[in-house]
Amino acid sequence: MPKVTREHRTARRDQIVSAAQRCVNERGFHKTTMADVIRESGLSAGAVYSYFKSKEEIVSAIADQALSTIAESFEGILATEQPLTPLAALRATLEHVVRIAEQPGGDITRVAPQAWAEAMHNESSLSIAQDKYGLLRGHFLAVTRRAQADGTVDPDIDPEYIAQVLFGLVPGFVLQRLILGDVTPESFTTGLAALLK
Amino acid sequence: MPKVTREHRTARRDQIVSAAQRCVNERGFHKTTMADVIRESGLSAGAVYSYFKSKEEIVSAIADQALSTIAESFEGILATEQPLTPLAALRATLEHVVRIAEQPGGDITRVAPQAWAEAMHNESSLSIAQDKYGLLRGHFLAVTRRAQADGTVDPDIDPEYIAQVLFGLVPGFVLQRLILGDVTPESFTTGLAALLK
Amino acid sequence: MPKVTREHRTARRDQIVSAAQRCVNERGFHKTTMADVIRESGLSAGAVYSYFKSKEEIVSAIADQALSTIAESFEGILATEQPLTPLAALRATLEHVVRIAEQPGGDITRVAPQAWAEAMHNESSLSIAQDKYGLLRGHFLAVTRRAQADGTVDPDIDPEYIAQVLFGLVPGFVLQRLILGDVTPESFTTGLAALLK
Amino acid sequence: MPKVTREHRTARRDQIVSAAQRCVNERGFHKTTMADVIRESGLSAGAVYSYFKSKEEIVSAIADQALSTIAESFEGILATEQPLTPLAALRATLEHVVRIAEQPGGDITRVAPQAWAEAMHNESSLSIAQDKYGLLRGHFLAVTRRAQADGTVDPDIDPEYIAQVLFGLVPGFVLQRLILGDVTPESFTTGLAALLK
DNA sequence: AATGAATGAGACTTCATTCAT
DNA sequence: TATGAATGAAGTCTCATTCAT
Repeated sequence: MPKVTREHRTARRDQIVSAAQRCVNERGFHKTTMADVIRESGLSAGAVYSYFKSKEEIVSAIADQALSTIAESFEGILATEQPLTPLAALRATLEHVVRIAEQPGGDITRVAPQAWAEAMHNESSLSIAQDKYGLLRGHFLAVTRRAQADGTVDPDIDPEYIAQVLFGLVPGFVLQRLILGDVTPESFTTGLAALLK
Repeated sequence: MPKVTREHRTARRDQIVSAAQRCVNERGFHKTTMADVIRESGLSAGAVYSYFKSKEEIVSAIADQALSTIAESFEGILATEQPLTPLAALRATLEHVVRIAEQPGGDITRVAPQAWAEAMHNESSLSIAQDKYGLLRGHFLAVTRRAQADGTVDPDIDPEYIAQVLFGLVPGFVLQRLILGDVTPESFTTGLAALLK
Repeated sequence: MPKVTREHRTARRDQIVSAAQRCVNERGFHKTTMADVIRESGLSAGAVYSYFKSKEEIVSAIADQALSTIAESFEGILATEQPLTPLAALRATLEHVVRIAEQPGGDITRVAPQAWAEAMHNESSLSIAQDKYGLLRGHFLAVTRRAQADGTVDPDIDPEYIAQVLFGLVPGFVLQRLILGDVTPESFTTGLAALLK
Repeated sequence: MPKVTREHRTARRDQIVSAAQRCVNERGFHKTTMADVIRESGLSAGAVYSYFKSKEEIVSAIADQALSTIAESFEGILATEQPLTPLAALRATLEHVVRIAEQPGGDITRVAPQAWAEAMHNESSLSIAQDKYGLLRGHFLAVTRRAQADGTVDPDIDPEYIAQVLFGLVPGFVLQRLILGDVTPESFTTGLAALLK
């Protein structure tokens, strides 16, 4: 019986966050009004506010979800394709990015730049971003260490530095895809491989 | 007399954009109100509105300026340090980024994620971003072509792909620096060099 | 069985009014929300609404109870200490006021000014106030008449006028105690006695 | 030129406070909405909010004005009718109360109970009430001291106590007039005189 | 009878923009 | 031409009340 309530709450929260995400995808965080979210969610104002204390809390929840998606995907990647070269890990990640971007219902990756912007002036969004990106970079770090153990990568270099680069390529890819629109996991990893000589 | 007026207009516009940029750095695009900009610029509401038709125009001007800074720097880089390896070009760019970020008056690079976010839902910001980033990537493309001519880089790979990667590393660095705060041009290029074997 | 139900209803109503009174004491009539009352009463929203048709009805019940307290006390005063001089009646009343004000659970007299304010714009609260205060003033009138019969007070003056003054001193005392905080039954009656020469 | 602005500001503030007072007289503090005040003042929402930061600030301004009126009147009373017996001072005060209550535009004294209620749960209103009522009671204290010097009043009694009683009769009169509606300065002072033997 | 999630009207407040002076 | 007071649409959020379960 408490379980029903708990599940119900979670379902409702998801319903609201999804609705909000749809709005944000179309209009952006700040042009999305609570009226939009309320209408889109199919709930009443009061109901929405009983699940989230403020618009800001909804925004955080969206940012959280958006930033989580990529990091979470990594679990699958690491589990299924071990041992992974750094380049392969990056490629798998970018392919995952494209896969979720192309899901029906709108390109969710468009929310990412807004979450980044939010993090610049919103403590709670910054924390979320730090957590999620710390996690994701940690995954690249693990891959790097394994590669160093393998001898695939120079073991004398601080693996953190290498993880910084690998991780950094992800937003570099996402942003370029959203703004210039002409990058693919293929082109990107090919370019990187070429640089690697 | 027309010249004086022209210069005067330009000076005033700069005065307003600078004021607005200071506000945006502190509060973000959307929490910055016209009242903030008006106060910070030391002008009157009427005066500000005689130079910019709307808040959106000011936002675009800031985004323009913020996104220009890095691309513009490239002219100097290409001019003074030729011939440049791709890695050296990237390093020079990142060092330039850090230099402007550390200028007194606040880290201007904090505006970049906001400009990216804006581009997601604002045609004119998107155009600006496409132009500026097209330009910047073009510079990396030039560097790449030269390196391919040199034989430093595999000439069989589409240089666009390589430029995508080099360019992509810039926002990857900026964002990581702003959110996780632990990357330096040194660490980043060291990491990349290590990957390059 | 009907009696049990009746008692049960009364107990529940009291439970709600007490809870509401605690809230009102802390926050005032208008900042007290039904959610506060519901939480404080330990009942459900539906339960509360089955005992009171509206918030206004609860407010009236509190006002009623608050204004009744003093008037009711008079019964005891008149019964036990006859014959009473007007000054002694006033003193006994003020002492009663202080006694209930100092009861644990918060100073109930703080509700009085709110009931007065409510009476200014709420017919039903006005009626209650008129009833209760008519009653209280009536008690002072009775005391006055007895004093006039005794010869203690000038019998040629309309006793209503004297009752007006005696009664008027009660809110004058309560308000002064709540706002300026430095009156006591002792100081007040001493002052009045001095005026009486 | 600054003077014009200053006067203009004051005039606008008065315009708003007067409008708000008319609303509060009709509907009470809490049923008065900002929309009411805005409509009644003939200004726009933005204009009203440029003179007062919040509804609460307007409420305080009304309370301030309402509580000031009586205390201020005293200056005139003390100046014109010296030396005053305590009874005469009280009578002059009550007559002043009735005079302002009967001014066209609604009985302003109806605001007093609301200001008292507000003071129970609003620090700033409490301060105002303490100030204004401290002042008024101070006037009664001065009158008392003079009477004690004259020998009209027993000089051995703490004049503060007597001032408490004289002052207390004012809200006692106001409230009774508003709720029971049958007191006059005549009846009240006659009653008090009779008590005084 | 009891519950408490849901409702939705309406409250307060902000802020981009205009225009009389 | 410059000013800054004024505008008012629109935004966020609250809360008395209801009703399906």
